[in-house]
Amino acid sequence: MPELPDVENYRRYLDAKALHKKIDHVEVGNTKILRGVSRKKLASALEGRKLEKSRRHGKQLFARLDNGEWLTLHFGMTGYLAYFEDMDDEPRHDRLRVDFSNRHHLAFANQRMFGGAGLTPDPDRFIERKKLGPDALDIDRKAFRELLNGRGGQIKSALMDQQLIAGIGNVYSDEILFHARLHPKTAAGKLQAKQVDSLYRAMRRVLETAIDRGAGTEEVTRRVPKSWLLPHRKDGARCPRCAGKVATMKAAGRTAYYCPSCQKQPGK
DNA sequence: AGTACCACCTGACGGC
DNA sequence: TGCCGTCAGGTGGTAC
Repeated sequence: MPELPDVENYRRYLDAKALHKKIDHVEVGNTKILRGVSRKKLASALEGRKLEKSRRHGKQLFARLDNGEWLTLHFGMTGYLAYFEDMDDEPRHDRLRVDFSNRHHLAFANQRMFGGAGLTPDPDRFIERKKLGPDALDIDRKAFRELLNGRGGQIKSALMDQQLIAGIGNVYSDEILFHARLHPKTAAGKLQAKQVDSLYRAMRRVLETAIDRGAGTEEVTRRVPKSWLLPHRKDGARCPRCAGKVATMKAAGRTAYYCPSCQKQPGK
């Protein structure tokens, strides 16, 4: 479920562990994760080079090689990074392993293989080609208002639409809507200015706090503030605000968790 | 421009 | 114990 906060922490992890180290060898564990490159092409692009900087846009991670080319990583539902030395510590679902000359390894693990790895000469063009919207943390309040202005459909769909705003998925859209006290099916284009502003504030606060509390690790559920919905995404859970029962519904083709008494649908 | 549905993929879980 | 259906959800495709 890597969304913007998780991917941001993977980016920082990559920065801390894997930059400026010579790559000796690349092992593609499963070619299904390759996006537009062959095993051979990816290996020859990386081998002998170093990663020298990283960049994130929405859920997409990029790492630049010292020849200017960029590695692209998308985590799908089940992806994460692991840096390790002892091969006994290799993750079970390692799909792409980078071996450094310092005898350490960086694994791109991906159980369900919805993610992918590839190469691009230019992240900006990659973003353009995928028609990704602005990164959810890059956008200011005014631009956010403009995006929602005239938008049809449900607010949850809008938040999760990567071509509108990049980075938010099912889990964090629920969290943001919970904080803004909006029902997932509220009409996106009919929000009052005050509601759009509180949604914007909730979006920023949720994403930044999630990064801060270790999104992308197992501990995040325990480390998130007590007022959050995140630890209560299960059957029969209680709303941390009103102690009412958390409910689920299908919205935007996903299972949305929400509190029916804190998040009322207008007109119902 | 929306929605609805399917496919991809693996593993966990519940029912029987 | 084991078999089977269902579900999880990011993306991308198609049909309406």
